[in-house]
Amino acid sequence: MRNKQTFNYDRSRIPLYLQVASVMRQRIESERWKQGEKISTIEELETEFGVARVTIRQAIEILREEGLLDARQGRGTFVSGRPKDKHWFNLANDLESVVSSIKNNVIRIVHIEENAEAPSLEENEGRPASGYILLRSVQFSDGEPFVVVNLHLARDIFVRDRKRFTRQPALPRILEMRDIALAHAFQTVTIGVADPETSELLEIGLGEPTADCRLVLVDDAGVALYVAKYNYHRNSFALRRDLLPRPKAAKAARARKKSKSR
Amino acid sequence: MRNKQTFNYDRSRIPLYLQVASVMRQRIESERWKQGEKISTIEELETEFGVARVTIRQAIEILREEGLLDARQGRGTFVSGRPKDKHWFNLANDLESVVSSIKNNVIRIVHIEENAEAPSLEENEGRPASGYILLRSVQFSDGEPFVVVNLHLARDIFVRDRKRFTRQPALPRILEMRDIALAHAFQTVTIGVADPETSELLEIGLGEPTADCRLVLVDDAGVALYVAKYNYHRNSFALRRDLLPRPKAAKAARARKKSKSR
DNA sequence: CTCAATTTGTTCGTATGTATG
DNA sequence: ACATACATACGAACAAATTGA
Repeated sequence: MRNKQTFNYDRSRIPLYLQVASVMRQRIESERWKQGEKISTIEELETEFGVARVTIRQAIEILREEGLLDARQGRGTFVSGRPKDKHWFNLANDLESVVSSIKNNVIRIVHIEENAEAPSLEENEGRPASGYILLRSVQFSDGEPFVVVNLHLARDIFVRDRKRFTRQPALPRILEMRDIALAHAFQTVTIGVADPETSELLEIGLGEPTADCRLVLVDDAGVALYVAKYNYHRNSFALRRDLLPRPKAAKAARARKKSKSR
Repeated sequence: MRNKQTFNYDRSRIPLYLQVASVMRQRIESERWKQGEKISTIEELETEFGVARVTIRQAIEILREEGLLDARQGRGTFVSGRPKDKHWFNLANDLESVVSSIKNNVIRIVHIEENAEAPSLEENEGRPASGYILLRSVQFSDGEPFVVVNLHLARDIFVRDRKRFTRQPALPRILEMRDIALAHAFQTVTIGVADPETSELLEIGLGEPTADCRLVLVDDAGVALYVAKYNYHRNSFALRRDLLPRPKAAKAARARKKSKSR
């Protein structure tokens, strides 16, 4: 008979103690295990995760090194901290706020390719420009890298302000160009994994998850001027919004007359 | 001298051959290694990744099992497929489409708690209802589980249609209640990891990344009626939208007169 | 103060997985 | 394919610190 764990282990191949540590870290992060609180005993965790004592201890050891847990012989194991403050990058919900939030970011260009291959475009993402520049940059917050950007920028846009495009985020500069009329700004968010380059730049492990955000700007002539892939550090990514737009206000008001309970 | 690889390995602790496999998979997925093409020889890969021959072979073996690579003695290794099509679940951009997309989903309730603890609410997420029901369910697509939902539902809502709330997605049913006026539908998307329960239900490894989506419905009296956490399988999650709303059309039209190049 | 229960710390033996050359 | 070294995981036994009866 195979127990639950061999089962889980079969599924992921990643060392068990890392998997366990990962879950426990999340519990601290989400405050399911609160600051200063005593967590379950090793034996309870053994049962819950269905792994050996030593494996739980290895996981605890990792979190201890990260300063999240503090184990005391005879007393128990306590939460001694939370994962270092994540400076959430709040993925904005419209272009204006995307722009204002990144305008003053510290960026470091790590690669420029003057005659880059055209990026591949989806069905409805417009047609390619006549030539592209490839810019790879890293953006920092509090000295920590939090996103790697791979940008294909239409060459004729790039040459209009070489200097600035190689020093500051491109988006604000493009929006400043009054003669450019954007028809669409397609954004797609998925979960990806760090390739060697990204892992190097974001200072995370190869294969660790990232939030991958693709942004394609299409002008009114149907040309994809700006095709970028943002690889966010998993911890500095969040997206918040209210799905209820104004129109609902009418409905709300209408209903308010009828019932006012709860 | 430590090479690039030892460096990454130190950072991630995940077995080397998995890291290598992860990178090679990415190359196939991104078509850097195209379908049917012969990839580099093992010796070249050895050098590139700075690992032993056997380690490369282990990585190739994994991708072979996934049907992505085909190694032939004396000839070389060839790309024989792309990662299996992910049936993206397209996270909708407004409540109406969220509802219509899930209305007919197959769900399986795995847990009901009639007297649940109140969910913790953020600053602006309203005040708690007088009582909550906790419903945990799994939703399937093509027989594959793709999302686990933990829902705290206000008890007075639940009792109005016990039957349906325990069989079908709650959201459509709530929107049908004409006497309920929603003021907000707050959504937050982050990247999380699978805990034992979620990993079991989604059939993924413990600690694997998930897209965590929190949805809070607040009525016009400021009560949080519906507080849910959706844990999506990483491969069935995507969020697409156009950041340019109608208003921009005016600007586009204005600019169109001026320039029409590119 | 002592004792027992609880809880973490340590060690052994064994089996299998990972990585090198 | 082989020899070697080290890491991962299990189960079990025992040691050491803490707590409260």
